[in-house]
Amino acid sequence: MGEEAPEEYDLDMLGGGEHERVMEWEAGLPGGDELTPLSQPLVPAGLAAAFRIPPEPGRTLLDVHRASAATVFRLRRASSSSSSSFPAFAASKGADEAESGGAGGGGGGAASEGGNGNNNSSSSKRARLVWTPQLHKRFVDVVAHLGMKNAVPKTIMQLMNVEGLTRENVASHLQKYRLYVKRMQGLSNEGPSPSDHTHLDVYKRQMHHHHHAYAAVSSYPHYHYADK
DNA sequence: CGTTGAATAT
DNA sequence: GATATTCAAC
Repeated sequence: MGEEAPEEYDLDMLGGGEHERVMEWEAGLPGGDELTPLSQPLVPAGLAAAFRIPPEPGRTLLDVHRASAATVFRLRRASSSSSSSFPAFAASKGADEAESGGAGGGGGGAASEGGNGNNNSSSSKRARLVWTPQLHKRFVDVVAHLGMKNAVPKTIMQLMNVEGLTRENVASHLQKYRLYVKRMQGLSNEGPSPSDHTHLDVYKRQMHHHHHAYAAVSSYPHYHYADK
């Protein structure tokens, strides 16, 4: 079976709701089902013809996504060049974060401390990035929406929109994630081992095992101090 | 040129 | 094992 290019973008964003969103931005706005579908022109064809309005160019979900990504990218640039410390822009702060597991999320709420602070410009070596479950979820969401075909490091990095996250960080993680996916497909219907791991499950187990200081329940990248 | 991806290093 | 770095290839 070959590889094909399914131009598929399963956007449950307009109706689903299992995605992380900045709810404050959406407060008071009409829901997706109350809005005119993208495929439907704002001006009826007959009326448009009567007033000699040229037909609107069809706007696909992909177009909207591109525009959105471009906007987000511009904002990201502007905010990062404006000041050295991160402004609040990555996403999800405080009152969101709904895991599919629900109450099982083992989390406590212990924020990580232990000497982590701000990397000042003097040290050129960046600390080691830790892929928290939150970060990983963002990564997986973006990859899923892009499709394996278009999911390349730079694009993923831009759409994740996480301050401080580099293309290299994503590339490295993507390499591992692809191996994981391949393994899963290889054992798609085989279940010889009772330990059926879901990527997120894997991460949850790791978190549970590391009962220690790490928790970092934010969508910012978590760095581990390793100055040289 | 910049980006990607696999191998390799820490 | 997880993440970083390197480097041939595109």
